[in-house]
Amino acid sequence: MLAPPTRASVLLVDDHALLRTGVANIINQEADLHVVAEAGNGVEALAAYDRFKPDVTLLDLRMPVMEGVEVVRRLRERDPRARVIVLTTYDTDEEITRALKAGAKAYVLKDISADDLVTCIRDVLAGKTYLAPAAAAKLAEDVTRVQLTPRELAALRLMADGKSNKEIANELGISDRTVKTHLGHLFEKLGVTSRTEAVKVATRRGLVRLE
Amino acid sequence: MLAPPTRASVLLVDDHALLRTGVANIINQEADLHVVAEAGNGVEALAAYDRFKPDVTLLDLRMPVMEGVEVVRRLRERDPRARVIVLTTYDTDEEITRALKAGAKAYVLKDISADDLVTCIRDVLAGKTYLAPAAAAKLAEDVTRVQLTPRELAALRLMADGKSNKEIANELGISDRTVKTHLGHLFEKLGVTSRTEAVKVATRRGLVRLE
DNA sequence: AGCGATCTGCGACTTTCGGACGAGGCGCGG
DNA sequence: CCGCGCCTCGTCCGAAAGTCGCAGATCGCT
Repeated sequence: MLAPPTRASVLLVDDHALLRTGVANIINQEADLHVVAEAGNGVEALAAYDRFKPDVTLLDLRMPVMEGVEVVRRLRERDPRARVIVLTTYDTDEEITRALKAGAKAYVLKDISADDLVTCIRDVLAGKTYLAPAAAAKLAEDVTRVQLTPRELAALRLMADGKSNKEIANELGISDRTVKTHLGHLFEKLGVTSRTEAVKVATRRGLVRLE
Repeated sequence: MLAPPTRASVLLVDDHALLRTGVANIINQEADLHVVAEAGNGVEALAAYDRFKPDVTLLDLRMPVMEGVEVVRRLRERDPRARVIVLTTYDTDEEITRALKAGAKAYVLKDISADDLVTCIRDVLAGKTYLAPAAAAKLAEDVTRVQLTPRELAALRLMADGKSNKEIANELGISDRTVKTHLGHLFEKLGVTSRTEAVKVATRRGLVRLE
């Protein structure tokens, strides 16, 4: 048995220890890959990156302490050559586009097979990008999607938190009439007529996160 | 190296192929355990159970085709000795209590370590039960928790779907006055004063699922 | 500079909600 | 039998939500 001259190094970031060790097993079975470090949240991830400068980072988006997209952004900030593969459960278009805009090289879902994951890693190492079919489809939809203004988004978030128009008005420092305007425009863009409906479709699109 | 006389058989059910192979690796490294089959949804799980009669079943709750709790129920229906470990990401009290009531022997979260998971499997094989600390805490809360009536729950679900009182009334075949009564009671039980707020806490408690 | 699109803000009006009462019927266990 | 919880339906009313029209500010593009 001969040791390969160089194995590409992988940083594994996910808040589920179980998945980390599972994926680490898979990767370490490959002759040309090995996991140099694991991290359970964004802060740990940045520290581990600085220390090990991995060739590629596998990153879950939903994490405590620091959100995944933010991690992508910071990684690319401190090292523009950082190759990040987003490996997550969810495929809301918001998260996909934000991750890609932040500089992720690939977006794959956790229902991917071990073989495909390894292929994906090698692709990214070779400078390619990789999109899960579902992610690509969502992305295509997004092009035609209406953008929300900052105010609309702010009002949406507060509304989804159960706040009344008056409370939203106070927090945003505006009149409750204006809140209504923003929400009215929001409703139109989302194709709904009530706040509860709005919360539903906004959640589906990943614009807000309830739990 | 000597082969152990009998290795306990494990059925692995999760819609994420990646996690399945990862966990399978972990389990198969143990001398006294081995994975006999994997399934990606509830229907496959039932079929695999009938075929292999595994000593223990590791089951994710959130799956396509058939929901996890339903799978637990059916497994225990056809074989009351079936030992099911729920292995999931979420810990809403609703899901925990429902899974345990359906007959699950253990409830663990995916942030568990590989070692602890193996311990959990052995515990369950030995006839014990196992609760993740977070799950146990939620369960304790649940004892004091107010129960919703069927009508309240139905109204809640429709409301969370964005329906107006009038629409809910139509779908339930009752007057919109009655809907208000149900929602009024619901609000009181949830400790809220508006529908949007109600959707929020109901989602947090796992009473409704938005996406 | 001019023009238009967009974001932001506001007032008035109608509809819907939510709270505070009450009240009858049904089923179940003490 | 009699309470008790659930479901049902009602009225009144104030408050909130949602719709309409309108206007100043800003920014990009020609």
